[in-house]
Amino acid sequence: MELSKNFLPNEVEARWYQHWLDKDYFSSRPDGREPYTVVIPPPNVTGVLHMGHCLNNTIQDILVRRARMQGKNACWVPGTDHASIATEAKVVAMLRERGIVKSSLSREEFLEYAWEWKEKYGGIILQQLKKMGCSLDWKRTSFTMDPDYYKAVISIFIRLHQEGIIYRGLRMVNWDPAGKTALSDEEVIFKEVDSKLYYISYPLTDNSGSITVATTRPETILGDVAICVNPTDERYRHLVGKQVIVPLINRKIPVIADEYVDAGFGTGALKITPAHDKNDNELGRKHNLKALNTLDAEGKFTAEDLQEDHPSDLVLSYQGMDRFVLRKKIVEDIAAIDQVQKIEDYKGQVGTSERTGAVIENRLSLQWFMDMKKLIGQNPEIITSVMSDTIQFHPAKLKNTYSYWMENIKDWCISRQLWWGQQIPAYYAPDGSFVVAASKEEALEQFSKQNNGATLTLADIRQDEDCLDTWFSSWLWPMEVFKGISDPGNPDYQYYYPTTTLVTGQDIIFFWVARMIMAGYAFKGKQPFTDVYFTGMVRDKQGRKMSKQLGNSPDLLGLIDTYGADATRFGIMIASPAGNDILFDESALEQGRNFNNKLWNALKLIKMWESRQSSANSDASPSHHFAVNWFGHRLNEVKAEVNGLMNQFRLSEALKTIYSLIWDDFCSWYLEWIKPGFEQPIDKTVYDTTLGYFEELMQLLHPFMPFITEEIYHMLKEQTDDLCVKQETALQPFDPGVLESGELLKKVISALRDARNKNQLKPKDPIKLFIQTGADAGYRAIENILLKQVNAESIAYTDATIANSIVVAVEKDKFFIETERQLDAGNLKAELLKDLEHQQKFLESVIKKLGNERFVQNAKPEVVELERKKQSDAEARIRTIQESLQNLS
RNA sequence: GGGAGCAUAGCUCAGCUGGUUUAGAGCAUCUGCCUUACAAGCAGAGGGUCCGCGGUUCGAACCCGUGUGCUCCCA
Repeated sequence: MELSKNFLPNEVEARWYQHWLDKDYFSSRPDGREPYTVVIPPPNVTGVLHMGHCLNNTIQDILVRRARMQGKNACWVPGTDHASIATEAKVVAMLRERGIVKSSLSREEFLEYAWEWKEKYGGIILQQLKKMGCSLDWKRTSFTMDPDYYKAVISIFIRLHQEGIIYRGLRMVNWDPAGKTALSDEEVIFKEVDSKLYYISYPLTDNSGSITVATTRPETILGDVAICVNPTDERYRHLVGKQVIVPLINRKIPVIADEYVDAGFGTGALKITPAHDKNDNELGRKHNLKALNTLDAEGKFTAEDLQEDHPSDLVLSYQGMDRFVLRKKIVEDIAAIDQVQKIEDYKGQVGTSERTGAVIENRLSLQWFMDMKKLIGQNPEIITSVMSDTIQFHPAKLKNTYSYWMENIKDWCISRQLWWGQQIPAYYAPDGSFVVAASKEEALEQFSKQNNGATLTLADIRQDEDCLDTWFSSWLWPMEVFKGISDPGNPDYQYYYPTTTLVTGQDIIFFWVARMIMAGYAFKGKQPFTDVYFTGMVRDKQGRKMSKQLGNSPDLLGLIDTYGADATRFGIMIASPAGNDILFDESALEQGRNFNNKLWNALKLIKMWESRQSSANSDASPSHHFAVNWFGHRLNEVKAEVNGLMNQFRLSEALKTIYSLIWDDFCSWYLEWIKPGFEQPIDKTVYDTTLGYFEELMQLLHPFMPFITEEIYHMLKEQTDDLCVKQETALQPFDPGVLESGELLKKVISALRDARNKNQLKPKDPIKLFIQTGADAGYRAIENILLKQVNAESIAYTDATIANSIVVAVEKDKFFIETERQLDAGNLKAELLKDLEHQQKFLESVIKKLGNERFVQNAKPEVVELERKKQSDAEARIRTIQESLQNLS
């Protein structure tokens, strides 16, 4: 069969993926083997495949395929995450396009649309993973809102509430006025923005002057309840205890002192607005101040809390005004009464919503919280397991980050003002009292048990409108994909949990990894996984984050079409050590594609030999025997090396090692060494062995580049199995002596080629080679290789220097190149002198070291011995160079 | 403001327990080759103040201190 000039990935990839599916290779069932379990970090249902997923899932596939080939029962569970905020935003946008406003729908109607959206778009990303070759067990595809999963989340909520870990409380939360929802600290992105610092004076009630306050948020002035200064601040000490008047609303508020205030910022006087600032809220509580709310859920002004102040018509006219419009308006109105002293430009940090981009408000709100300190206190393994490597982080440096966060942890706000998600199982009676229960019926039962007077009916109670933070469902992922919460006795869960390895981005170490560890210990008393491999962020060539705004995210499916999935996997893996950001450069994919072609061409070469084998009885030449023997040992050496690297999760290095084994050792050296002359037959034993080597190389590479390796494996010969499930054989020992002799041969060839080049000998210029060596038997065995590789027409052995030749020294042996071409003696001499100087300098440094008594006394004997060898080697080389120089003149 | 990490060839990175000759690899560059698997290739070469300074040590890219620059996390 005629093979194409280059490898054509597209058809090959589709064909093999279908074949693997048809054979059901990726499905896993519990059996007697050791399980290797990986759960996919569930992508958002709103997502499409991007470079981060590509990196992440390639790594998982490499680990899973390797485990499968090592005889483990590999199970990689796919699935998606309902992503309440992102999905709800998408659904709301879809409805808007259809002319439907969310508020006109009931919860049930809205959820119907949401499910419709999810069914249509939610699986796209999983389909894309197939193109990458991911060997996921598709029958196990899970979703964080599956009915059992939903129940599991609710049952965990109820349990934690009973244990007093979940509570309801009025707290300052990060409020997203666009999404009308509370956000966790982790969902707030701080950005540097240009704003203004407004200096506003507050007159003292005793007419003795005023205090000037610097604020970036004049729109909250109407909610001010105090002015605070640092107690050590001489400028204000006499004013503490007096009262000032809030502009426009004319409220009398006290001047108080607290060390929190930074005397160096602004004027050193801080206005306190407990309803709209976290720090102010804490100060307010400390000093028993009221919190007056002046902004509603949408960030618009409301005078509801200001009734006691009998607001003026001006203030009432602000009603419903957006906070940013209000800011300008209030400054104008205060300026009108001459209380704005100055306005400065100011660069400040502003929190924005990760999802909607809106500027975050601090807002007092009734929310559900989790007492994290209590949960960790009850399960100290959450921290110790990571610190003592029961759960191993790769790279280990992230352990510090983890423990620091754990030790400074804050309560987790788990409620979201959204519909798409698990609805909080709290039920309220008309009097505002509530119970937490699995259903309305159970809630009613609990109410009647509480026996609080009135007899309630189902119609009287209503469920909490809010739903739970998505991370409150995904922290159960490693357990609940096997129904470990909803059906803990089932055999899958017993077999697959705890899972083996988790691969995820280090940006979600707190959102997700830490919380899965908490859930694992809190609900099962077990770690959720053994190893966590953290990937860095994929950035562009210039090191910028990939973002929609910059338009620097490559079209991944386009790349796969252009270069092939194998090349894409290669490109993203070749320079991505664990935990480091990777700078994505399309040239790495080119390198992957070129590697494909290299493999393909090696296949073509070997296929040419298929019909040209000599009889089975013929003896392989000594040269061929040398090559075959050497590569066998080299292969075993590299297999052991790769195994070590893989066990340490150094995947990028493992790939580099395999790449170099194939390209350099196999193609550039081995195949050239055994290649028969033009139209000559190849020895059958050599051919068969080479075929076997190629198969082993494909097997070694398969986890990284599954498609081309499977294709070549089947092209080499008729196979009875597939590489995808071919089991690795045990590591074989290798002989360092054989490897050394191979390295020596490479060195000799390179040195002779270099000498040819330096003397401007063209590849076709014939040379005669003379070898001066104490061990000619070794060279006689490989004469054929040497002749061919340096384009020599003859090889002879000599005891004496050959006049008028180029001299090359490699280790203990000398090589004389005799050629008919006129040699440039001056050039040769200059080269030799340069080398001589170099060697002499080196020798000096070694002698100096050995002359240092303290070195000889203190250093380990083998180190001293090594230095002595360096000395004798350098001396020998200097002698050779000097002889060569004499030879020239 | 608090904390963590990083700094090695033009670029991306190895360098593990301080001593493996004068610090390695891939990509890029340069030179020579269309040699019958492969020019998306072959052969070869050049390229380094291991961020600066100080210290420990017989010996430092590696350990300690300090300065600088960058990145990330938390506020």
